[in-house]
Amino acid sequence: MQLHKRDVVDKATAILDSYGIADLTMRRLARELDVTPGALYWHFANKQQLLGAVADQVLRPACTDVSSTDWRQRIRVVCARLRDALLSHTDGAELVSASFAAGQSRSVEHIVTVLAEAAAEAGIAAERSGPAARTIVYYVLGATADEQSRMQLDVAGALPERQSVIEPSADPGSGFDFGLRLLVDGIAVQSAQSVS
Amino acid sequence: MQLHKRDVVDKATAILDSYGIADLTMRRLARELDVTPGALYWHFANKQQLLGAVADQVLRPACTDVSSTDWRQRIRVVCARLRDALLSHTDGAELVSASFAAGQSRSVEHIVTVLAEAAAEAGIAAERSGPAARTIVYYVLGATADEQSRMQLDVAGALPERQSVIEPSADPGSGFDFGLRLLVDGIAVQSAQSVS
DNA sequence: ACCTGAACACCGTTCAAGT
DNA sequence: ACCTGAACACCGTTCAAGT
Repeated sequence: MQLHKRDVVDKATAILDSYGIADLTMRRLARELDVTPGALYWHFANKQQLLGAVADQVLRPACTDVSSTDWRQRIRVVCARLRDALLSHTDGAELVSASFAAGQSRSVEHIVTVLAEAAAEAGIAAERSGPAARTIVYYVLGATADEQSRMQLDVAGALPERQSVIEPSADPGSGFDFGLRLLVDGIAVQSAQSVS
Repeated sequence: MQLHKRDVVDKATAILDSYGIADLTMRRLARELDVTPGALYWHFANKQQLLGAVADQVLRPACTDVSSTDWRQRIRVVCARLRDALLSHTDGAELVSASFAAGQSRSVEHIVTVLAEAAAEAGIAAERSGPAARTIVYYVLGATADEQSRMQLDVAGALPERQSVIEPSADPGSGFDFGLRLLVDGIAVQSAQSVS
């Protein structure tokens, strides 16, 4: 039967989840789809574009409409969803960061737009809402990539003995929320200044 | 004559500056040093460790002592220096991001420490000063990597025609300062709350 | 239109053996 | 101690040729 883009992206996501981004190669993907590597290049211009499609698949659950009247809450919900989506796949944060940097993920761009609208509604000047939105995304991607790589080293048993009883070693989710609060508060301050 | 770590790191930096991170391979580095690839593995455990050493070299100018009594100013100076150091080398931000993620750069860790001290002095609770510092670093690395990749696409002539006269297309430095201001203001708000 | 075969030009890493 | 030679097990991408 014919090879479709969806099959390719699905299989790529499966390899990602089971073996991580280092094993997500064009050759391996082709092998598991029982085609020749060259076949993939009929459907995708290059590896970056294919990874972009995988990133968009990963981010699908983070792209559902957010209906909250409060801009602070809207930022928090979108970022929590984004983080959840990234943590749901092995090396998810790394994959999406790379695709975002390469400009190959339409979904991240969508999320940036949503955040920019929230920033605008908060009172950030129009020409600053984009930078504010990107600042948030840099943070979420950086923090989540860091958290995820530590998690994965941890289950691999490569991290120094954590005293799991004595020192509960700070729930990473609360560290994430704190960093995000910094940004939300900063946006509130900037808006207050441009109003006055 | 003998091969020393310094020679290796210097040549690696030269390749980085001239051809970018994609061409900074162990084999090419060895070739330009007139040695066999295997020779590099006598001096470095693996490629990640070597890249970490290059990252530390890149960050040297950003690690000089900052003597400013004001914590806001100290954060601004350190981040400006960090950004300058990254922009001074082709793909500098990408290199340092990767080394930071892999935990292979002592210099970034040092910068995180300096930022954490500034946050503590601002009045952030001790257990939050680390997360606050890392939030800043995620931002600087993300924003600078983005800026740098756009710059490099630009000189390569791959970007859509910028109307260089009509729309001066927002000085990237000011976008950077704005994002940083968000974080500094957020830190000020958090400290004010923990005092009250 | 869609895919194979086969090649091109590479990678990082290891390790016995040499000096 | 420091490095070579040679191998192992791979990469991404292209493209004439087949169906």
